[in-house]
Amino acid sequence: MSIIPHSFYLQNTLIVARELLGKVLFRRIDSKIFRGMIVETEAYLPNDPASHSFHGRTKRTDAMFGQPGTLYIYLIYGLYHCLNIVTERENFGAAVLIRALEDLDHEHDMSGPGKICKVMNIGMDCNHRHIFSHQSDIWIENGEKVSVQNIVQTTRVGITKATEQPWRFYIRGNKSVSRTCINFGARNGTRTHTP
DNA sequence: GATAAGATGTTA
DNA sequence: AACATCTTATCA
Repeated sequence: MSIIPHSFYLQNTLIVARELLGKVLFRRIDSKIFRGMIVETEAYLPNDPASHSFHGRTKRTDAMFGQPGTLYIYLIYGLYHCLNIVTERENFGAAVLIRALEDLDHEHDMSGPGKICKVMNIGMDCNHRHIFSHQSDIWIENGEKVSVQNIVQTTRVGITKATEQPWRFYIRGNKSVSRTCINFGARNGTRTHTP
């Protein structure tokens, strides 16, 4: 496997969100290495009321305006952390939220953004760090190519502001896609009930 | 299986 | 007061 180059994250945010599916997030903690295949993502853009960057660069969202490949970490509901990767050009204010991983070692449940950060011990100390260096203790490598017919594109999760956009991507049928997806759209892309 | 409530800290 | 969530409890 090879590490994803810096230039990958310079692309359009929706392209990055879609193409991150199937790639593998690595995290080293002491001598232990976690490996999780990305199975669900969401895109956040600067002119989107649901995006943290909507109100401009603040102390909280500073990392979201960093160079592409920067990590943006935030605390959600006072309890969990969420991991984002900055996209497009520096100072733009876009990012991809990593929503779910399939643990390639089958030891942990990372079927949700809060669960990923809990299992992989990703906290505010990772904010502003970069995802494109192999020397780091967090990086992404190429994984399996996901064919177009196995990618579902639909609305995001937990958004209460604005008109919601179909900016969530996940791998059809994957068992590690977050539970919220099951409740509002099903893992296979067909609704199980009306919300 | 589904649905509701509660936990918790920062600032949307 | 709201929030890019998760776990537990209580139905069925």
